[in-house]
Amino acid sequence: MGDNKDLFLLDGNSLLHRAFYALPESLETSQGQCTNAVFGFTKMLLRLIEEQDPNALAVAFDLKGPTFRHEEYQQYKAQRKETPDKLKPQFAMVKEVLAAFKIPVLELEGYEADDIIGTLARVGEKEGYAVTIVTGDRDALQLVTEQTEIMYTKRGISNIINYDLAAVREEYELEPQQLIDLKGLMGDKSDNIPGVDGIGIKTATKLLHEFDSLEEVLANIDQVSGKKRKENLTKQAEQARMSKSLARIELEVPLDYDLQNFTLTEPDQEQLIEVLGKLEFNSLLQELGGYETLSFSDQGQLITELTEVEDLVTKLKQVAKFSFNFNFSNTELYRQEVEGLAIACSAEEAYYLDFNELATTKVLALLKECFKQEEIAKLSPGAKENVLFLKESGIELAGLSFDPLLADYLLQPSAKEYSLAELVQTHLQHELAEDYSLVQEETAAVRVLFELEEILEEELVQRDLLELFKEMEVPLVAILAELELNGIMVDRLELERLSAALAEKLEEISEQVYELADEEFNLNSPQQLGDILFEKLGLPVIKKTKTGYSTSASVLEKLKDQHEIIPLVLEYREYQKLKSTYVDPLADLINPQTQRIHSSFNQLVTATGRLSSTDPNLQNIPIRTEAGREIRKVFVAEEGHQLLAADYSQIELRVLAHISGDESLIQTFIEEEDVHTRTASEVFGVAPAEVSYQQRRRAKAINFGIAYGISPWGLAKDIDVSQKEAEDYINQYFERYPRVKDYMDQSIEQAKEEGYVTTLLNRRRYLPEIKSSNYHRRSFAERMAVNTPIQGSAADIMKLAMLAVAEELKQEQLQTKILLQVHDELVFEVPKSELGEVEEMIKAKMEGVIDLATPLVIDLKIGANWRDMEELALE
DNA sequence: ATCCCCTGCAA
DNA sequence: TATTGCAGGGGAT
Repeated sequence: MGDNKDLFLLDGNSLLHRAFYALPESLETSQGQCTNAVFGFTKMLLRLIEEQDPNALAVAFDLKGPTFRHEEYQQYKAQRKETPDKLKPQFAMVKEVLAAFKIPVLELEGYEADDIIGTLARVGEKEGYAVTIVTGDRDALQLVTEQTEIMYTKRGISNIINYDLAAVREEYELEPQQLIDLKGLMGDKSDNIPGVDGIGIKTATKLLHEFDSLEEVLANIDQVSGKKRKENLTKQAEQARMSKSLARIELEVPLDYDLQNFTLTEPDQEQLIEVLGKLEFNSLLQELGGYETLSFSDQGQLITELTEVEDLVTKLKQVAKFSFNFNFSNTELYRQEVEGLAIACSAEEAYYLDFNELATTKVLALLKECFKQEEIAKLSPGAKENVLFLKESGIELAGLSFDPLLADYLLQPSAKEYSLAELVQTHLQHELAEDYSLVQEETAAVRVLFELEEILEEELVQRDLLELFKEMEVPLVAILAELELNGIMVDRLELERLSAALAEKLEEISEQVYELADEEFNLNSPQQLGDILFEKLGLPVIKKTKTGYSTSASVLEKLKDQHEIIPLVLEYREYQKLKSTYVDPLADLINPQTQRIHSSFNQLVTATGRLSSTDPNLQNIPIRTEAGREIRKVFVAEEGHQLLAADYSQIELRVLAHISGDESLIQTFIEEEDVHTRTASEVFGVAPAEVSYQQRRRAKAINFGIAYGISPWGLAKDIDVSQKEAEDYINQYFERYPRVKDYMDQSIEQAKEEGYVTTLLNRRRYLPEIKSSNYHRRSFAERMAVNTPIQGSAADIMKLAMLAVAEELKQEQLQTKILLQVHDELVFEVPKSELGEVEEMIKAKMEGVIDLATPLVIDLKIGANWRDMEELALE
């Protein structure tokens, strides 16, 4: 006694269940095997070992089949739902993990994990251990003693509460053993233990305070207050005794374990790597440093002499392909500092060209021919940055054939991020270690590409994604690099004027607001604003957020007439948004040399295949309000040029018409009718000419809603009608466009059966949660199943258009530049001399890029800046 | 510093 | 409790 030995006993069943419900079922291996519970459990186990450093640890499990409790009471746990199908196989997995950790697994026929744990806890106490029981089951609290405490996972698996003797006494006002009596009296719904009718926790606790134990209560029923209660206790005395007996954790399970064998030792490293690898727990593997290190030593050769570069060039001209990657240091805004270049001719032969020793321009001059030669295939990780740097250096890379990150994006479009290190881990089972020398590190990154190309392209072939990869995504890299390099010119003076004007207005409005509020506060703080509006001014609360009152525009809109402060706040919000999100940040991103802004267009972000834009995001520049639209004035065409905007008219609805095959919808577009008016006419049953403004507006919302996987609730909120009314509209819509309804059902069905949905060009999105038992998650996945083929196909079409237009511009040696892509719109900068030719070419190329059941129509606009643009009528 | 929440901008 | 994104400011840690 008294020495510091700790014994940890884990309730495997309880913890695995907890983990299962706490983590998304979408946590699965690439084979679709759900691993969320194992992951959660393993993570918790690791944390436990690290933080608590126990001497001994074991995990107990229930076995299938009846226990001694069932013999006593057939209904025991009878109402328990069956273990979910996705959880069942995870028990075997977790046992493999435990085996690798050399942690004993305890099970015994006829007993629950609780009983095994209880018995061993007592044995441990006798042998002088401080015992800790880890479980998500409160029943275990009856086991608490001076020497035994419980770690209870309150919610999920990370929120843990420790119960020692004092904590149990405080919470229940009872001794731990009395918790058994408590259950005898009050029962337990979750285990189907009956207890005594009419006795809940309050009464049970009171009775136990008075009589100490169930037996004493029953022996003194005459002293219990309340006639009905007496009656129930008398009648159900036997049931109470049985309940108590069921609730008692067995402490004398016949076990022949020797606690000596529970001593925690080093895991079986090899087995652990295998198991965690199989489960694809890469982050855990990394934490454990479980990967062997590739023997990269003296495979990468450092080059510091120009003569060596010349030799390399000779070599490169003879190979069929090579991989390369620049080593960028600080990714400064306008200036990419480049430290070196790694090049590999094969997985075994790689070089690092150190630009601190070599003149960058000289090296590039030597390599230029190799980079430009189409016949030599190039592999590059994060190719866009590399292509962009070469472009800046005046070299047009040709023959780009593989980027591992891009391949991974098509294979796992919903991943959070893509990294070479991660790919190397999963597919090559090696660590791209960071503790190498710079040369080895950089060369390793290009050496691995050859093997990754083979593995990932095989995967792409199997999923019918290779063509999309080779013909679309890889060629698009160069175009995106071009967009970024081109940038768009910004009128800095105009920007400063805007900023000053907004500042002045904000100042003015905020003063009025403070006046009305009779105090100064931070108008940018929703919290403070909420206090002022709903407490100080007593305005009615429309909606609450998790943290307080909602002050969103939709709420304020409803309060507009209630207090003159509201319109001012709305106005303030609008200007503040414009100034802080658009005007001021834009100024910082102008390249002072060129007066242009060079946004990043990211190809690896969206789950649907769209592009995204950052630094700044040029895909969400305001347009809907007059004040917002002002911002567009600062984006201008260079001297002697015009901006040309080409946008696909109603592309998503045309795509929907095509993939659903709905005749009526197709006809709308063939006849080039106004689609919203037509929908209004169908849904509201009036002639197209009779459609009112409001009806068209509502129909527009319905059309949008359809593409998003509409719900009555969402539509109702959007157009501010009752949910019932929205439901009627939707039903009417489906009546009129039955094939659209069929499409939605089929898409969801496909996701359920195949696990994914596809776009026109075969892009995939996996939707594992479509089978989730959680209503919200399942519904969400269903809406994605409806929306992704629509949004994704439109994205495919736009990418095709970019390729076609860029190709033609190059072919015809036109000076017109592509500047921006905004999902359904491309913005070009056109020399005035090229205008006529380019307008026609762009319209034709974009409209003719794919053949659908509906025509594709491009609207063209032209102007000196992005705000003042005029429709162009070609024909 | 970093993260989460609320808000709001676009297609 | 409508799809896909990016980003600012406030505020807690």
